[in-house]
Amino acid sequence: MAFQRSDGKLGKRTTIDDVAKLANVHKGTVSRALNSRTESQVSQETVKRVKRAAHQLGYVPNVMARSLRTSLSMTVGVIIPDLTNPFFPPIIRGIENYLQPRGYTALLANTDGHDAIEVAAFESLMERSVDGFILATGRHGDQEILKQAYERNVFAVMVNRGAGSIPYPLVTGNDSSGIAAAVNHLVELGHRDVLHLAGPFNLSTSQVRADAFTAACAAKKGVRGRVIEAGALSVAAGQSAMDAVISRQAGSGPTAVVAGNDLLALGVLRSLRTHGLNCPDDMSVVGFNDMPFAEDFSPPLTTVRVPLSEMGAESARMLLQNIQTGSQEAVTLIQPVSLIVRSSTGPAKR
Amino acid sequence: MAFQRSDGKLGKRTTIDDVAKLANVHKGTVSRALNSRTESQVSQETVKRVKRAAHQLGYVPNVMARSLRTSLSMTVGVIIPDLTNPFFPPIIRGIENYLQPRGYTALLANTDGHDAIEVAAFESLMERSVDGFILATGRHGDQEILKQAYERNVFAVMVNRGAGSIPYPLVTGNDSSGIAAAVNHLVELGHRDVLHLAGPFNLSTSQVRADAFTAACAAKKGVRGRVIEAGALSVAAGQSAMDAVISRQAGSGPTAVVAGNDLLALGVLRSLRTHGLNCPDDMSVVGFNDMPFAEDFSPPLTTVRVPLSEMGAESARMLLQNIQTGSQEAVTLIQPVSLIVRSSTGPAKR
DNA sequence: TTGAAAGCGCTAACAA
DNA sequence: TTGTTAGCGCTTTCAA
Repeated sequence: MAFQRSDGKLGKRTTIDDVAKLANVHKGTVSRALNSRTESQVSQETVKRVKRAAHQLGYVPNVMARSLRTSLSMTVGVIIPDLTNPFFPPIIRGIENYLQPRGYTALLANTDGHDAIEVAAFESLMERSVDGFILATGRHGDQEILKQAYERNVFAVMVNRGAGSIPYPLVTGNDSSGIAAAVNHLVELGHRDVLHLAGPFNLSTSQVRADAFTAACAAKKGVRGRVIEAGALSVAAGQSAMDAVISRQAGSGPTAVVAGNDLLALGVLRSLRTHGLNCPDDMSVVGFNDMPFAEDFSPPLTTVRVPLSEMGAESARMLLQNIQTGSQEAVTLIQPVSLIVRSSTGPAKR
Repeated sequence: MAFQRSDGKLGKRTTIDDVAKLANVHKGTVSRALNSRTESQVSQETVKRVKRAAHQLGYVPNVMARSLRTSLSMTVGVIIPDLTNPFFPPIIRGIENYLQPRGYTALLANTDGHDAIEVAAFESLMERSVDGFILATGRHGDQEILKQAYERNVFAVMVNRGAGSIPYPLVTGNDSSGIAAAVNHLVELGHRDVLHLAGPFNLSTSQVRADAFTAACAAKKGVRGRVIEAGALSVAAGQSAMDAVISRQAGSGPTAVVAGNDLLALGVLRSLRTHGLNCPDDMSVVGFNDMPFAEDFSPPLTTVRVPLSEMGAESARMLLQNIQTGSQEAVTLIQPVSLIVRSSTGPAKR
């Protein structure tokens, strides 16, 4: 048994047989008595006796053995790029809050956005017989891994970004309405030249948000909307992209930036600081996601709040449902978003 | 098999027997050939044949079955208060970075600081036969759970906060040197009246840091060091504690605050903002931990950097080592810390 | 309502 | 070097 010391001080973990012996029944009966689904097949008196014996011995069922028998590990693999990106913890908590009361456990894996690591993580979780996957990988298009998973009839739900042509379900926030709200807010503040600092276009969400941005600007008379693409969804990429914008057009150029996400917005904020520009006086900035502590940035960030925890819970719900029914459809669940106005946006000066 | 659809479209997952059949050997040989530790017991030719067969069939070993047989789950339970507290993700990544290449997987559980949830998480992880625990719970003193775990000979390593009188190993940052560096920095800036906003004193680290603060102030001539206790290690608690300080002593009082951690510091920052006070002009603030994005706060936070990822990796290393040797000693590993000076500290005005 | 027995997939002790 | 065999602890038919 796992916790037995090498000095052999302790005995083995108590098994279902020990309980059976103490309760004077067969282990099969113990199994039935201790399982809520089969409890009704056992006489009430026996159930009571078995439970007392189990408690007395401190019996803890061995999930491994059960899983081996039932072919259900009661685990879910969760693959994300990077846990230290504050976007993900709320999603994961949402997932676990849904899974835990239902007896499931999440197995987490970080990929840092690398193909090879992602494949390795997938394989490693497959070895552990996870019953399905929740994928919040930052990857684009038709990843090989998704194709393989789908062909092997692996259950999976995507979060935030879709699976391209692979028909896996998707839970995501309402990108277009969020971007539209950001643009409207800026236009109301008098901004007429707005820049969208988009994430890499090979990410489906970046594309959707950029299109929504262009559409929202086009719908407003006299508003110029430009789009540039950042190299990654990171603070560093946001900063260097903004550096380039500032050095290209000193004085003229946009008076407001809608960033593809909060990390990019943070990079913009840093870039403004290093150039001695004030936010929002010289430049208004809007983020996306409302990640934790966005309200404590310098200045507090106006951003689009996405219900991350709910998205996580929803993805877990869909996955468990699909596992149970044995079916999988490419439905897309779109969660409503809302604009949170803080201090990084203000009236246009020009 | 887990991924088989209920419509029965797919066959069962390939087992070691399938590989044995294809390679024309016994499954025992396959097991030996595929396990690096026993590979040498098999002829090179056979190993090659087995591996080819395994690859051809897409064979994935069943970790459950292996664990059941070996009584080693190759998993580690990690219990933390809250994943969305940015203090923890770097620790967890450090843990996983150490575990993964060694074939171990971390099972994560959040307690939100609740006793009952902590016990439930512990039990749930015990059911999953984790080989040991890494505990970064925010709990104090001699928790019942720790006593139980120790009596059951469960392997565990504490991170950040110790286990009280229970002799579990501990990996932590150098609290006193960090606090001393913060105080010295403030004194050099001319501050002579400094406040320490400590975390709850029932946390061992809070106590250590408060004592270090008092000692550091006493070592400086003409420096007054006061300590107050926050109700929790949270932004809200920091804010309300600072609110109280400000309303009590308008005009006089401390010119600098050393907070028990970054979250408390953040609360102080918010409190200052709501009172129309400028940081650092009216009040300098120092945090502790250098959590992600501390540099993006309003203003960027001067804080003590703790090597969180390294601490995580170190705790994982100790745990695996203890599991392997079957021994457990109450050693304490203290990681060096460093002061990161940003914009939340400046010269004293008074 | 309960007992008996088989077997999930794997490893390891023992034989050959 | 390889095969044989016996379980790890559990669930679940089938019988009684």
